[in-house]
Amino acid sequence: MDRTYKDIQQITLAVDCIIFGFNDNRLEVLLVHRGFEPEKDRWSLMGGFVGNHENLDDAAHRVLKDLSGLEDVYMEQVRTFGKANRDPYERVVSTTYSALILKEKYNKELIEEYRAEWFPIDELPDLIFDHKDMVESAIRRLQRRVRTFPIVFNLLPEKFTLPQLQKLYEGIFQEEMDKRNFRKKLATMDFLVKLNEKDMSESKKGAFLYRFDEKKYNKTKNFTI
Amino acid sequence: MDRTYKDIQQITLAVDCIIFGFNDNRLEVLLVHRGFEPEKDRWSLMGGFVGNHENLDDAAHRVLKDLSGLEDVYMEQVRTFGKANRDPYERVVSTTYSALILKEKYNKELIEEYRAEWFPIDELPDLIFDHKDMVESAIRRLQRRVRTFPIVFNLLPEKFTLPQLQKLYEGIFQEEMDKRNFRKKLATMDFLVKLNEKDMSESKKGAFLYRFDEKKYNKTKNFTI
DNA sequence: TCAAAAGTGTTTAGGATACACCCATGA
DNA sequence: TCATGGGTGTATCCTAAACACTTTTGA
Repeated sequence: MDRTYKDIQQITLAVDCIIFGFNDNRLEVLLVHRGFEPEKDRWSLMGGFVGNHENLDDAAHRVLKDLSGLEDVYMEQVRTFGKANRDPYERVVSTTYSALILKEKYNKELIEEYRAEWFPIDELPDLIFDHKDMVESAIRRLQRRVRTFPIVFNLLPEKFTLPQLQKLYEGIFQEEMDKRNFRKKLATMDFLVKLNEKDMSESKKGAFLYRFDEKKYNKTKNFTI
Repeated sequence: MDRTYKDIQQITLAVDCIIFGFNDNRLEVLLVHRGFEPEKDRWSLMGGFVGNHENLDDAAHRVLKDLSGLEDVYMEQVRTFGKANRDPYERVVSTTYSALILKEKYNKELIEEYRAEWFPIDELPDLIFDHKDMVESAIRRLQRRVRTFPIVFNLLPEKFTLPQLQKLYEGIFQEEMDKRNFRKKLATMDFLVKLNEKDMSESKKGAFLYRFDEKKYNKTKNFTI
């Protein structure tokens, strides 16, 4: 391997987080409002630089914790954006991570400090640099992943209803699904445990609550939507 | 975004290439033999550092060209490996790219210079650092991608036979496929053009040659294996 | 003439889709 | 009593999978 480049290399490595949440039956992304120059008063992803002795994955978790106060969050690396001029001010290569968080759990004060706000994925504001591409590639990856892995439960509380779950998938795929076919498929998955409780907050009749049983899932691991 | 880390950041950014070739009806990876310390005489992926003003994608193409002499090669970013101690000698974060090349076209002298050799993907030698993980994640990605995109034709000459094509898919999936079902599916794809020539080199009867018609593919873009 | 690879159809099973009405309840 | 959202079953289509024999020809 040629050492020439390394000795004079001046590239900064960053991570950017695409933070997804399911709020009011819509899939949303948490964006921060830049309070400093350059690009002051525009919106961007939450990001940060990677520490010299910090694992890349850990940097993403740290950045997320700084903003949300959350630890143990479900995160996946998406891809690395490395165009030489993607940031017009300095050479920064950024690896993106998508995070699935629960609106109820994050730290509201921290989020206000960063002037962060939720945006539905089909109503994104103008974003700095290539952050719009980052969000879009994270959405596409999420759409692929949720078909074969039961990761959507990271976006729902411990107990949730089937109408909620369907709305969540619809929000991710950005398309409506047939209620009966959807439930028929779920009925074949025994790791979705029906509880003897109803959620009465969204309808008069009330909807039964369910729970995702990870142990049962791990036994079979067959899942597709 | 916090600038603290950036000012003292000392991380080197590299690219590593997983170079796939289809040789003797097997899917193989091109590896280089390290002629220098550390880790002298072990095998590794072809890699290199990213230039200060070089796009990340361009760095991968440059590294591939240095080894193979090839330009205009089909390459995809796979993922970025960023564990702090993945390279025990220095802090290097590496983004991997997979390349699909044609054995007939590459520059043999260059490859000999690097003491590179082809290895079937199920008979990999011991590799330095996390290069084995890199190869495996590239294979998994390739397996997913070839199901929905007609990228395998980058691994075949302009004209190829259906038995060849099937062997290639079998090599990628590492499993045998039913000849009749395979051909039935291909028959529905009109961008696979049958020629009036036969390849007589692999059988007495000879097998008809086909050509991938990119223009026809772009009209419909429906493809799944 | 025979060995070796190329080529060719049909049947079956399972999953995906389309589709409409009753139920429970609070207001 | 009615408006609102929750819950349920069947028929059809299509794709995936299983499966065996004939053809060609050089050695």
